[in-house]
Amino acid sequence: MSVNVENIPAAAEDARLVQRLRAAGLRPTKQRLAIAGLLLDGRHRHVSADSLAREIRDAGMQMAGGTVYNTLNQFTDAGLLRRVTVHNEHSVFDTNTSHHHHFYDAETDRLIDIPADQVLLADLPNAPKGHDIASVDVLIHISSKNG
Amino acid sequence: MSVNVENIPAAAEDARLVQRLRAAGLRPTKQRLAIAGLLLDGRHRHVSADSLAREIRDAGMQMAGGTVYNTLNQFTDAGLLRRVTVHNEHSVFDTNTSHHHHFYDAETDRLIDIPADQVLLADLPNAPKGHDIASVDVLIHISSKNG
DNA sequence: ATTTGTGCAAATCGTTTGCATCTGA
DNA sequence: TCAGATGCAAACGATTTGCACAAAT
Repeated sequence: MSVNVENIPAAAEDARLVQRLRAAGLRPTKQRLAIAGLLLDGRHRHVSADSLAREIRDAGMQMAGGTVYNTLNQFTDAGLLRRVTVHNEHSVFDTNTSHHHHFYDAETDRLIDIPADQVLLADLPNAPKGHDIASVDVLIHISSKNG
Repeated sequence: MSVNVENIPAAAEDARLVQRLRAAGLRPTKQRLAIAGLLLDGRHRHVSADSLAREIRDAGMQMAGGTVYNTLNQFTDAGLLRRVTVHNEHSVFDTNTSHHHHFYDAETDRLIDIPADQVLLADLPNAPKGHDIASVDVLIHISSKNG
């Protein structure tokens, strides 16, 4: 009996990612697949260019720093990731691209997702003349209780 | 009749600023007074280190770039200014230190204050275990209607 | 006189870019 | 083949820092 490639989870996952990248208009190159494998597995996570580069190295792969940045930007432009503005230190990318908000703990530089329906904006001001509201970001800063 | 220094507006303003800085625990040096004169006049404005440096030069004064940064940070630590996180390009400082939110127009990199009472957060999630909500920032991105 | 701040330049940090080389279609 | 990617290093822009000098108390 021959082995069907489709039955090998890793290969199946790979094929899925190839399609996902193609659908996003991105050529499925080795390094894009590597990053997609780490980030686009359905889990919701937050990464920085730096933390991702570390993760890639820890996985035994190697990639130029610039490529990590470029790939994150391409994924973001393609809508596969969302850039979250938290502070000015470094960019944070969110694998959860749906509408939601965040808790931010400055002590640990950690972000926690808040489903959009848990934050009810009862009253919003009108956008200034000639402008529309494009998006609303709510960032809730938290600190440990005996802070 | 002798001239009373207190009657000269500029001098009176200067005296007020000297006290303001002292109260904040900052020595009233020439350059801190210069920046305080520009920023702490009661008007609500948003400046970046760069725009402030330009403003200082345009006023005929001169100041080392590092001093502008250091002073903005000192003022912020002292509570005279508030740092607003809008994006990762550069820091924005707000002379309005009271609780409020912002519109942000990426096209012009302009911030507009929204009084706190115009944004009603009807429902907020509880902070994660062991944590308290420190502050809530609402940033509303706007774009021109014929975007 | 002492402490604190400033000026300036160099250093740092995150990120982007240019260009020769390589790779996927 | 050939457009499009990668690797690397240099370039960059914002911000911080180290140290000799100057000003505030």
